[in-house]
Amino acid sequence: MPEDRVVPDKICYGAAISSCEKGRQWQIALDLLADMPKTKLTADEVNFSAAISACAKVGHWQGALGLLDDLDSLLLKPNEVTYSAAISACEKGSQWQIALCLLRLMPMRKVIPNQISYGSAISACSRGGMWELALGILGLMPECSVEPDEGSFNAAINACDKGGRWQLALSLLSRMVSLALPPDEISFSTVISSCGKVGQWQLAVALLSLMARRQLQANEYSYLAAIGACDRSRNWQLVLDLLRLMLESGLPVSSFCSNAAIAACGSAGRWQLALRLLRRLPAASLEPDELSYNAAMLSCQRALRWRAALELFGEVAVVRGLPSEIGYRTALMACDAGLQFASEQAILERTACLAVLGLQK
DNA sequence: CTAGGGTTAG
Repeated sequence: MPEDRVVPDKICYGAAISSCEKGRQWQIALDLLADMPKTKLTADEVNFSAAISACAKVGHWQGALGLLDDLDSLLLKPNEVTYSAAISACEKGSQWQIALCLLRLMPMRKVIPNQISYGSAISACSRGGMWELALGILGLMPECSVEPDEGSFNAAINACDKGGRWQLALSLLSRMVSLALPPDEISFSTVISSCGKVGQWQLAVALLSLMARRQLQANEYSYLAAIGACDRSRNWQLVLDLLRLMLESGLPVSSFCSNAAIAACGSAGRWQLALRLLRRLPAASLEPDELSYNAAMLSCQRALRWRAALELFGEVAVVRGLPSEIGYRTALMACDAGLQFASEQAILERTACLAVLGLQK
């Protein structure tokens, strides 16, 4: 830009730093921030907040804390956005204790935490498996004159989900209704997922249909959660029904959902059905990805159809490029099934897989 | 120009 005699201002730098965030280039974001004085520009709190976000994106919490310190030495005053971004950096970096310290620090620095600051702190607890703390913070918000919004509740529901407390997740959902804070697609999808994890597939499916009655369009996430619930209860017929329902409601079936459906067929021992689904993906204008193949391969492996699994394994390289480590591991397990039949091919393939994985024996 | 809430295999 200087060559064109257009001098970048703070906002240009802010935009550039923000692009670094999107491209996960925190180092370049910090370099840009450090370069500002060279062009006689003084970085402001917005530039710093953008740089903290760039660190947050990749979980680089130390970088975010360093920038908070830099703000202090420059006598710049961080605002609620700055702190929320730093709390989020701690969340992504799995540092819930530090996230909570920052939340407590805010009032001491005369910055009033808002819904987003609390939401980020709740998420930090969620990632750290501290669901009780997450609920505690949610409960604390009204006392601090901040009314929880959908985001706060959804973060808390997520904490319950991660902590395996599906009943609590469900009760938060009904609390939202009673508070006239209508649960949205995220609230429902997360609760459906937590019901599914404990085998409550009937409840999961009931919640999915409740969404429609509440004028909410079930989306990819909702269906994926419901398919997962059916997978765990080995209800492959219902999985197929759900896929059909998705198509009928005009939702594009995502690769997440179709791959989960292939996996569900495999869990239920229906390996041929899994293969059929894999083969039918193109007809639904879906390109099978490596996960589709891995799910299908695993289905075959579980049914001890090692030859079918190895055929798929061979296809992956041709269709999708080299298999990933998990692809090799799945193939390896399939070979082990083949060893029971003392198959020459299984032994050879097994040795090849071991070599690629860098394992001996 | 900056901040929170959700996705598949083993």
